[in-house]
Formats: sequence, structure tokens, C-alpha cells
Amino acid sequence: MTTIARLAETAALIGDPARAAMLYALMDGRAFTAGELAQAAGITPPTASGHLAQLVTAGMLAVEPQGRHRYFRIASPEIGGIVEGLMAVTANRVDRLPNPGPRDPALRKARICYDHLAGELGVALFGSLAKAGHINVSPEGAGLTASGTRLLDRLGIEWPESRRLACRPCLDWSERRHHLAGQAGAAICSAALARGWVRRRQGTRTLDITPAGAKAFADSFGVRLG
Amino acid sequence: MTTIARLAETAALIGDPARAAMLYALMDGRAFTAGELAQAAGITPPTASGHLAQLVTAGMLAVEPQGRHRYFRIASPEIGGIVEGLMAVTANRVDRLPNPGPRDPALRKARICYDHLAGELGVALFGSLAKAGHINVSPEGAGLTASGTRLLDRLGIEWPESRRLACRPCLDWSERRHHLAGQAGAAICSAALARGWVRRRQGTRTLDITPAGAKAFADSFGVRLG
DNA sequence: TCGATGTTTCGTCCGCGCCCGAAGCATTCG
DNA sequence: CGAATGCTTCGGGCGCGGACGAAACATCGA
Repeated sequence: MTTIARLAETAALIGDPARAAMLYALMDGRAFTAGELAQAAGITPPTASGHLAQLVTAGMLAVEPQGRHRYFRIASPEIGGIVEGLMAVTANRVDRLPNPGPRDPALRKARICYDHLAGELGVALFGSLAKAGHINVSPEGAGLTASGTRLLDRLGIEWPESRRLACRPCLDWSERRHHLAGQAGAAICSAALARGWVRRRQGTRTLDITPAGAKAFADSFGVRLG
Repeated sequence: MTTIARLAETAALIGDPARAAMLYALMDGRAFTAGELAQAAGITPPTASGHLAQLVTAGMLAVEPQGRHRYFRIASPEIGGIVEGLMAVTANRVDRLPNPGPRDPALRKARICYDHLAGELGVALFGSLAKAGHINVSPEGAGLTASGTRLLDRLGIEWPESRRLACRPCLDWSERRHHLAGQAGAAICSAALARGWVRRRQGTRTLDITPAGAKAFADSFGVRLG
């Protein structure tokens, strides 16, 4: 198969409304059952099953059977990045809406992007870390600097030992600037959730920053949101 | 229109084989006429015309009438990045082919990605510049460091004065690592072409590195290719 | 002004693929 | 073991959209 045909195939896979809805639902990194995804896409289970099989075959989704359920999740951060990138490009089109990205202000403020923080919070966090020299984005996959490692150690935030791609820039859908992805980004995100710095709104990607979280982000990372 | 519908619409636009072929043909940043693109996609001019109209309406292509021809080009580097990213994700799928990306070794070695250098050459260039401290990828759009500016000045390579996004990382399709995009990347690319460091193969994205180019890249940028 | 060339519009056809309902497996629980 | 739940496979219907040819429109050259 030629490169072009494969390119088209991949794009077409995302290009179906039902499949796009499922991918969108999975963009917060959680896993959902086939039935839940069918409901999210507004289609019947048989139809959803077919779509999901296609996405799994293409390597875009990973599946994890659990009892009589099958849990689907986005297969890799790269896939998540592509979907986020497509949304950014889409939002950029000025067909009708004046301002790009999601209209929900809370969603713009803070949300989960696959497995890390996005929105104003994510972008500000990335900026603060870089400005303070805690991360050092080099071409072949960024990494924490020594001071960044110390900072996370001091905060008791741990992440897998693999040095590669500890940080990864990810184009933010609404802000159209980069935010912090990669393993460090995921670690900070899960820590923020575990410690009650942010709270996930029931069944959405939206995050609410708690008062404790605002203080923690300001004190520990120097992040200050309007 | 909902976010999901727009996401699907954008992806579906790339997801048609004929349109994907046209976008692929335009990925080297040059502009082509409607007829040329029709031929590239293997369809008749009327059909191509319809596809091109869709892409222009969606803001993915820009059109420039010139006499009785209409020249089409990719509307923005972001669009090019998405297409390149989709190819990277596509190549990542291990459905049949063992190694990702293009099979043509010359295409892997050096090629044009929208308006900048890609392939082994592009990745190596990015790495050398970063290692030498000539570029400093910070979150909100990378930039040349002072030494990077001096380097380009010394080489007589000029680029538009806009500081923002002078450099931009772009995921390399075949290497799966970043290469140098943005205005500095474009400037270096055009200088490399103008000075005969690389030569474009007739009608393709493939670049051949000339002996003079190999020397120039090694001496000026510290780039050394196997 | 008139033909040649490039592009678009129109009308039509046709096939791919999405969708659903019904039935068939698989798994869990009473 | 049988009933309930979740998912998948199968078969058939249907609509969207891509394909082309013919013709209209635009631009250039003679």
C-alpha cells in the first residue's frame, strides 16, 4: 500500500463522525467500554463495535478485556496528539465562530489532554517550568533539568525512570501554544488529581482548580492564572 | 456545529485518497495548478476542481490565481504539520511493513517538509543546532539564541524579523524525531537550495546533498551524516 | 475577433460504507 | 444450569459523496 493511501486511510478513520466522537470521548485518557462509547457517539452497540474494531486494527485504540466488558483506550500519546492537533487546526478555521477552541470557559481554563494537563493551566505550567529552568526542551525529546528533577522530588511526584521523553511539548487546542505532555506531564497531572489540586467534572475532560490547587500551583510551580 | 463534527470534518477532508494525494503533492511547499494536482491524484480536472474547492473553503489550501491558471498551496505550516504528523502515526502502524516511513532511501536521507529540511539531514541539523546552543526551544515557540543569530548572520542567512516562532519543532515522518521548522528552518532551507548545498530532484520532495553541501553542513553547523 | 487552453459548473451514475435489527457467542450471577 | 448482560457477527437497506462527460466560463495568444 502506498504512503498516500495509508495517509488517507488514517485520516478517514478519524473522519467519521461516530469514530471522531469516540476518540474525543477517549481524549481524557480514561478507558471506556464499547457500550459507553456507543452511547457517547449516539449509535447502537453493533455499529460501535464495528467502528471500534477498525480503530483497534489500525492501532489507534488499545483494548483491554475485563470480564464481559471490553475497555478501549487511546493507544499512544502520539495518537492523542494528532487528534488534539486536528482540533487545533479545525478551530483555526474561521468559518463561523470568532474564537477558536472550545466555547466552555471552564474547559478552556483547565482540562485533561490524554494524560496530562491542558488549557490555560497546562500552558501556564509549561511556561513557568521552562522559565524557571526546570525543563529544557531539546530536539530529541525534552527532559527535566537537574533543578526540575529536584523540584519534583521535593514535591514527592514520581514518574517511571525512563529518561527519554520525560517531557514532551503538546500543542494546546484552545490556547494554541504548547503545554507539558510526556511522562513528567502525566505524573504532575495524576499528582494534581490525587492531591485535590484539581477535580475532574463528572464524566468530562474539564478540570476545576481547587483553592488548595491554586495555592499549590502558585507556590510550587510559580503558576498564576488570571 | 459541534467540536466533534468539525474534528471529523477536517479529518475526513484529508481522508479522501484523491485529496490526500493532492495534499501530499503540495507537502514540499510549492504551489501547483489545478490541472497538475488532478494529474497527481489520478483524477480528471472536474473532479479535482471540486476537491480543491473543498480544501480551500476549509482553509487548508490557499489559492493564487495567475492568468488562466490557479495555483494552490498549503495554507499554513500548521496544516503541513498535521499532514506530516498523520503520516508519522500512519507509518507507526505495523500492519505489514517492518520499518516506518518512506521506503526510498534518498527520501529518508533528505527531503523538504513544507518549507524546511526534513529526513536525516533535518533531524541532524536540529540536533546539532540545539547541542551547540544555537537554538533554545522554549514552550511558547522556540527561538534562536544569541549565538544562533550570530551564526546565521555570519552565514548571511536572513529571515523575516518576526521573533515569534523563528524556530518550531516538527515531528519527522521517517525519523520520528523532531526537525527544524519555523522561519529559521525555512530560511536555512532556502539558503541551502540557493547555494547548491542540496539539489531538489525533479518534481519530488527528495533532496540530494551535494559535496559542497556536505562540507557546508559539517563546517557551518557541525552536521555529520553517516 | 477567434481559436486554444485551463478551470469550473451541471447532471448523472454508481459504489462504498454507515446504520440498524436480529441472531449468535461469551461471561457473570442467581 | 438457566437467565441476564455485554459484545460481536450477519444480512439488508439506504444515503452520501466521489467519479465522469458535456458544456459553460475565463483568460491568453494570434
